[in-house]
Amino acid sequence: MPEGPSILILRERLVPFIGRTVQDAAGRAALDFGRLRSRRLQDIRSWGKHLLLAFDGFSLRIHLLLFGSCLIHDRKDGDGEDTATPTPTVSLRFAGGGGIDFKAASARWIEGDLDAAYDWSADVLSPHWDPQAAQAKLRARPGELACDILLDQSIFSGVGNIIKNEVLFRALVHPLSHIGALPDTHVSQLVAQARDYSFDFLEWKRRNVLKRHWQVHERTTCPRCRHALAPVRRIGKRRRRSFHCGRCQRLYGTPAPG
DNA sequence: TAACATGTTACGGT
DNA sequence: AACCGTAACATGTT
Repeated sequence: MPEGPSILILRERLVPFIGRTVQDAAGRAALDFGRLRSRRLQDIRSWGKHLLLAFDGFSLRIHLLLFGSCLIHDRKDGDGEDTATPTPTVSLRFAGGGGIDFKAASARWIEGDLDAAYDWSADVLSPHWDPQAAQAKLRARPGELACDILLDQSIFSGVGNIIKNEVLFRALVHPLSHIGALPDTHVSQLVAQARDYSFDFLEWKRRNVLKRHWQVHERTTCPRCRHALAPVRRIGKRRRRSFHCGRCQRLYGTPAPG
C-alpha cells in the first residue's frame, strides 16, 4: 500500500464514506476514540503517504507505514466477526452500516484546518505541486545524497523507495551522487521525474501492472545497457535498498569514504 | 516457511 | 544542541 500513489487510490475507494456519520470507533491506537462518535466525515484528503479523514475542526491522520493495510466493509457486510485477526489500529463503523479498518497503521489527530497543517506544494501528486520550490529545496541542501533527498517527505511527499529507484534510473543519476555536484539539468530531471513517474506508478497500479513496468527495482539487468545492475545494497543515511546501474547512472561528486 | 519489504518515530549515546 | 545509529512497531507476499 504505502507509497503516495497507493494512498491516492485508497482515498478514492473511501470516498463513498464522505458525508456519513461515525457510529462507533475503536482500535489499539492510543487515541480518544470517543471524539469520533456521531461525527460526520466531512472530507478525505491525502498528502503524500498521509491519508486524512477530516471532521469538523480536526482530522484523523492515518499513515500505513511499511506494512499497513485497509479493509473496507460495505453496508451489507456483517459487522465483522474477525475474531481471529488482531485488533486494527483504527476501526470505524458508520451509521447505517459499513466501516473501515486500518491495520498496522500510525494514527494521530491533526487539529484545525488541514490547509494550515500541510504544504500541498510538496506533494508530488497534488495539483499544487511546485517543481520550482522543490528545486530550490534541493539547491539549499548540496551535501545530501540523491538517494536520501528523494525520500525526504518535506520535499518529495509521497515518494517511497520504489519511486526513488525508478526516478534515479530515469534521470540517469547514480544514487550516491551529491546534490551539490549535479548540473541544473539533472536537478530538474529528478524533480520532473519524481512527479512523472509517480503518475505512471498510479496508472500502472490502478491497472494492476505496476511490477512489470519496473526498470530497475527488484531487477538484475539494466534494460538500457544490458549489463548486470549493481549488487543490491542498503545505502545512504536511510539505509534503503538501492537498485541501479553502475554504468548508465552517472556519479556526480566524490563518494563518501567507506 | 522463514525471511524480507513500498516507512516512520523514539530513544540513548556522543 | 544537534546529530547519529539502532530498535521498535506489525502484515502480506514469496
